[in-house]
Parts: sequence; C-alpha cells; structure tokens
Amino acid sequence: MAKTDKRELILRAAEKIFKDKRFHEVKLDDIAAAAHVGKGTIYLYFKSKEDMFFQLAMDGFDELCILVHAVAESDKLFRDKLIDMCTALSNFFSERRPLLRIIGEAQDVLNKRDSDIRQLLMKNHQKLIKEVNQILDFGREQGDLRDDIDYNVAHFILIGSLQFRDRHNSGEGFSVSIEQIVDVFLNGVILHRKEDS
Amino acid sequence: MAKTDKRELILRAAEKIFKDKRFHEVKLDDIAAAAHVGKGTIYLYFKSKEDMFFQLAMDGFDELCILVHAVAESDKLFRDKLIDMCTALSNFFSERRPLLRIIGEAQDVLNKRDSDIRQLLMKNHQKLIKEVNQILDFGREQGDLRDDIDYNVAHFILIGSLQFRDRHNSGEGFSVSIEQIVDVFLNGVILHRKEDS
Amino acid sequence: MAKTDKRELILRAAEKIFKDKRFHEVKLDDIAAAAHVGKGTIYLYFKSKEDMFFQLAMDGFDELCILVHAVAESDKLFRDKLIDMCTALSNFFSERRPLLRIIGEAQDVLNKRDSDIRQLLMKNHQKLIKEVNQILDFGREQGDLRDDIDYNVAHFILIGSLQFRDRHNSGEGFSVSIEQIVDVFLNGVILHRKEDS
Amino acid sequence: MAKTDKRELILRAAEKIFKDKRFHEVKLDDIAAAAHVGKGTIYLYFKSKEDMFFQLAMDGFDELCILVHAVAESDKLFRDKLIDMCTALSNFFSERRPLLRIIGEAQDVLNKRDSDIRQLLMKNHQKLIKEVNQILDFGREQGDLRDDIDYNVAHFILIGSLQFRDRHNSGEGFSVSIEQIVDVFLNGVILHRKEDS
DNA sequence: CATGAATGAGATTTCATTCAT
DNA sequence: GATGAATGAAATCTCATTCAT
Repeated sequence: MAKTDKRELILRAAEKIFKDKRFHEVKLDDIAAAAHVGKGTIYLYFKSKEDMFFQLAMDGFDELCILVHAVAESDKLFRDKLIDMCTALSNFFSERRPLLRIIGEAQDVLNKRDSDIRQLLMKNHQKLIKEVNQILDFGREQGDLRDDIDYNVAHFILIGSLQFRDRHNSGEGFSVSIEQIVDVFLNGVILHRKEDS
Repeated sequence: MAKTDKRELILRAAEKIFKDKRFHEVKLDDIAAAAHVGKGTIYLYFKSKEDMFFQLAMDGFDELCILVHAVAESDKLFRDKLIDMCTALSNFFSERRPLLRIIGEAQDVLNKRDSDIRQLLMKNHQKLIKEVNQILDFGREQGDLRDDIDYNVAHFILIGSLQFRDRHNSGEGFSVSIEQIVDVFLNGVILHRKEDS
Repeated sequence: MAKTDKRELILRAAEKIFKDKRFHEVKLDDIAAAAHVGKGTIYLYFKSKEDMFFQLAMDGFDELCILVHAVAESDKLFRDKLIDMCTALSNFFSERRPLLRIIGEAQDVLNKRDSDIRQLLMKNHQKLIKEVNQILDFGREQGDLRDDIDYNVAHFILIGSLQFRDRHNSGEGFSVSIEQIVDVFLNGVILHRKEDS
Repeated sequence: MAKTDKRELILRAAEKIFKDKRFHEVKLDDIAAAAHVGKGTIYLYFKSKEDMFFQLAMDGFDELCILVHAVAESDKLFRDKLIDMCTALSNFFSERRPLLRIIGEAQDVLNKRDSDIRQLLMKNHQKLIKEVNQILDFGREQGDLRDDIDYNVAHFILIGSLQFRDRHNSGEGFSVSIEQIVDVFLNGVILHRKEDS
C-alpha cells in the first residue's frame, strides 16, 4: 500500500465526519474508525487534529481550481463559460459545502497566526483568482466586457453570490437559478430605457 | 447594577474573545475573566456556551434592520439608497466578522439539529430581507429596476458580494469599493454596444 | 474545606501509589481514585504529573530535615546523638523508602534541567547538611571529633551507609545494626595496637 | 557483521540515551535512531524495553568484579588495596551513574515482582561482595583489621559512601577524596586521646 | 535478519457545567 | 444573585510492541 493511500483514506474519512460536525465536535476516534485505521496512524500523517483540518481545507481548494480551469479551457461563448463556471462552482459548493465551511473557517482565523499557513492560503487563493481571470480575460478579448470592470469586483460578485446562494439552500432546491445570477452580473438590474436614445 | 448590565458585560467580553478565535478555542474561563465575573455567573444569563454565542450573534441584528429601514425611508435616489444600504451592511459585517464566520461555520450543522436556532436565524434573515425589499420596491416604483428581476437574486448578489468582500478583507483596506459593486449590480459588466449605434 | 486540604489529600494518595510503582507506571486515575477527588482536581493543585511528583519529593525532604534537627537539639552525648540521628534517618528511610527513591530520582536527573527545581533541590540539600553539621559541631566542641575531618566525608559515610543498608534490606530484618555503623564511623576498622605505643 | 555487533550497537546507544533521562522518558524510537537500526531490530535482541534496560544495567558488572579481583590479587598494602578498590568502584559508579540511578529507582519495585531480575541482581551483588571480602580477609590476615568487624558493615560503609559520594557529584569534581573516605573507614573520626597520654 | 508503518490501549490533560457556600 | 472549586466525561496524543514485507 502506497504511503499516500493511508493519508487519502484518512482525509476522505475526515471529510465525511466534518460534514455535519463542527471542529470541536469531531473526534479523532470517529475519524480513525471511519477510515479503518488505528488512531495512532493519523498521527503518522498529520501533526495534530488542526494540521489534518488544514490539509483537508487545502485539498478542497485544489479541486476547486481544477474545476474552474477546465471551464476556462473549454470552447464556448463568454456567457456560457460564465454559466459553466458558476455551475461548476455551485456544484462544488453544494457537494462539498462542509469543505468550504472548513476553508472559510481556516482562511479567516489562521490568517492571523501561523505565517506558513497564511502563505499557503494566499497562494491557493491567487491560484483560484488566476483561473477565474482567464475567463474574464476571454470575455474582454471578445469585447463582451466593460473595460472599467475591476476583476476583483467580478470575483466578489460571482463567487460571493454563489456561495451565499448555496449557503441559503437548505435542501429544498434553489430559489434562484445560476442563469439569473449570471444575467444580473452581465446586464445589471437597471432597466435600459431604449426609448431615451 | 441592573440585571442586564452583567449580561451586557459578558456579551461584550465574549465579543472580544471570539474576535480571533474559533468557537472551540474560546474558553468560558477567558470570557469570565475578561468580563470580571465568576464563571458560574455566565450560567445565570445563558443556558450554555452555545446559547451565549448565539445570543451574541443575534445581538445587533435588530440594529442593522433599523439602519436599513432608515435608509429605505430616506429621501434619496435609488442608487444612493443602495449605496447607503450596502455601507450599512458592510459596516455590520466588518464589525461582526468573527461572529458571522462562526455562524457560517455552525449554520450548516445547526440547521440539521436545533430547530429553535434555525428558526431564529430564519426569522432574522426574513426581517432583513423585508427591509431590503423596501428599497428594491422603491427602485421598481421609480422605474429604475427591471421587471423581471427576482428579489432573491438581488439579495444574493448584494449581500453575498458584500459578505465575500468583507471576508477577504484582511485588514489592509478593501480592494473593491461599495460603489463598484453597486455599479455592476445596476449596470452589469457587459458593454452595451447598442446605445453606441 | 481549606485549600491545602485537597492538596494534602492528593499528595498523601500519590505517595501511596508511588510506593510500589515507577513513575511511568503510576496513573493519575489511580491517584485521583485513591484521593477520592476528580481527576481534574489534581490539575487545580499541580501543573502536571511531573510537578506533583516534585512537590512530593520536596515534601519528603522537609520531613527529613525536621527529624535530624530534633536530634541535634536533644541533650545527649555525641555518640548517642549520632545513634539517634542514624536511627531517625534509618526509620525515615525505611518508612518512606519510595519517597527517597523519588527524591533520588528527582535530584539526579532534574539537576540538569529546570533551574528552578535545581535551586530548590540545592536549598533543601543545604538545609539537611546544616542540620547534620550541628551534630558534628557538637562532637567537635566536646573534643570527640578529629580536627582534620571534612564534614562532607562524615555526611557521605553516615548517610551513604544508612541509605545503602536500607536499600539492601528487603524486609527480613537488617543484617547490620546502626550501632555497628556508628562504631566503625567513630573508631575505624583498624586494630589500634596499644602495645605499639 | 556478527550477531553481537548489533546488540552492542543498541546497548551503547541506549547507554547514551539513558544518561540523562528517566526510564519513562527514554523512547525506543530514540534508541533505534541513535543506534542506526530499525525499531523492530531492538526486539530481535531484547524481549522488551525493561529487558534491554536490565541487560544494559548488568553490562559491565562482570568487568567490575574482575577489576576488584585484580586489586585483591595485587601485591600491595591493605590500605592501598582499599584505595585501589574504591577507585575501581568509584569509576564504575561514575560511568554508570544514570543506570545505577534507574536501577535504584526500579529495584524496590522490581524486588516485589519479577523474581528473575531480583535473582540476577542478588547474584551480581554476591559476586562483588565475594571479591571485596577477599580484600578484607587480606586485611584481617595482616592483622590490620579489628576482629569484631562484620564484613557487611564494611561493605555498607565503603560501597554506600562511594555511591552516595558519586550521586552527589554533579560534575564539578568531587568534594571528598577516596583517600579521605578510606582514612575514616580505617581510623574512625574519633580523636584517640589515649595514644597521646 | 532487518525494518518501520501500523496499531490501539491507555496516558495526560482540558473544560463546560454544576452546586455548595 | 454571585462565585469558583470541584468534577469527570471525553478529548488529544504517545509509544511499546507487532508483523508483513
């Protein structure tokens, strides 16, 4: 059995356990049991519960980046890429909501402490930004995007909306579609009174 | 000393302590010490650590609603009302970031369990939504708002963006202004070429 | 119940438990159970298991000093004081052998580490030396003691012999009496051939 | 590499590690690392940590006996033989102080349990006693030793003093010389006034 | 023989909560 | 009401020992 196998095994088990528990509610005993490994084995691969938690968070970030990257590379119109990207993000957020919660938790609090972790978080964040920017760049190249739009605004609006939407979806289906969000993002909410022109 | 004084004392102390710690990192000992009360005293005013935390989290929400309400009632243009509202929200989010983070962290989990807390969260959320809707209604009355915009979309985009923006502000000032967000919200990111022709 | 009561309670229980177990074999569970206190209570009075161990060792040292002091103050002949002192020490060693073992263990190893503990140990050691010296001084005043005897030699021989004797007494009674030891200490093993003079 | 090489390697590494640590502070991981062998290898040569420790402790005892034996056989005066013997013992005690300390620590406890170990300890002790007795016998033959001296008294005083002296030597050199101890052992501490008269 | 990853019993320690004062 | 000593369940973590390779 390769060394990473056990590590993966533990991370996947941890993910499940963290799904519906908060950090302090998660017991290493449960994770060990779920992963079918001895409790001590966890400590071969992770320095502490905290460490495991962060490796889990980083893990999720990587997947997210890969997802967005795939969309950026695809051969579609700007609007469709946006919708694909939002769909990909939304799926990711839905499926891995606990992971996201963990990432959020990690991001905010640990920024203030261990600088190693902060740097890793920033690096990951930049990576995601870069992927999203690829799509926005594409929009700009196509002449579909206003010149005066700060990329950050775009990120905040798209990702923020999607995350918020996801967070407020408590299982009975979304009340707002991705198309609607992308529509507002592209066209705004203002009535463009053509009769004025 | 009035009964509420001690309660307030504890809440204010708790607020400071929760600022840069995660839920499980906060010890009641620390809160009691910071509030200069005995540890047992906390249990006179709060059922449990959880309870105290949620009372803390809800604390101030009423004020926020009042603030937004005031904006709705004010005598301004739609765009300015939006900016005022977003400013109020942003301030609220900034001041209470740690709490919001912990709520975010806990929401998922608690949704599935304590229905009292879920109901309180939803009630508060509805209250805020109602106030925000007043402003959107105003926009619609003014003819500034597209007819086909679902209010939920608007909420998700505005509040989601602001929360996300706030969450990624690590102290050195915001990289994106509220005006920019409101601008995209109103006008979208697309280049409106038709008006040029 | 006074604060020291619980501390004493725990120390006395610990002493019993340490009696026939080595440090790593002693479980705090056992001590807590023996002292009829909660496990957490131990941590109210002692920083850690190690800390408790050292407080226990220091405790024993004090008693030892008190014993020797009482002999020094008594109104007897030099030889009888020596025998009394040796008897007191021997009794102490016998009754509290585990404690001595602990002291020995502490003394040697911790000398090399925490300087706070080292200083405390040295202070205690000096205290014991001082008490023994009182008795030797008395002997010198009486003209019973050679002028060229280094007090340290006397300590090493008396205390060393007694400890060794005690350590090799495994319950079936001592093979060597205190009088015999004091005799050799006083007169030496050499045959003083009076006929030579 | 011969079979005993690995065993030796481990024992020498263990010796270093045990030097300034208590039994429970020594980790087999450390010993394995220091010996540059796998942790499992230790179990090829030793039944357990305890077993390894005792083999280590017994290691060298034979040499000590041979050394004392050589002194007994030597062609010297009684006093010089005593000094040589004490020097040999002192060296042995100095070099193996950490081990002796741990044995002391464990002796009490183990006496009550593992009878194999007790027997081994006693056997070794008897062996050493026998060699020391040879020297005392020589003294008696020479007419240098009082007839009424129990050999055990002599052992306790000599070995006890030396061990105690060694235990209180914290590295900055001995405060008491072997000659001084032998002097008191031979002549006692009393002023022999009769000879003056 | 040699290894070191894996184990899991059991150690130490923490901390929310209680309750006698 | 206010307190904080006491609690003990439960958490994290350690490490001697085993065993498949």
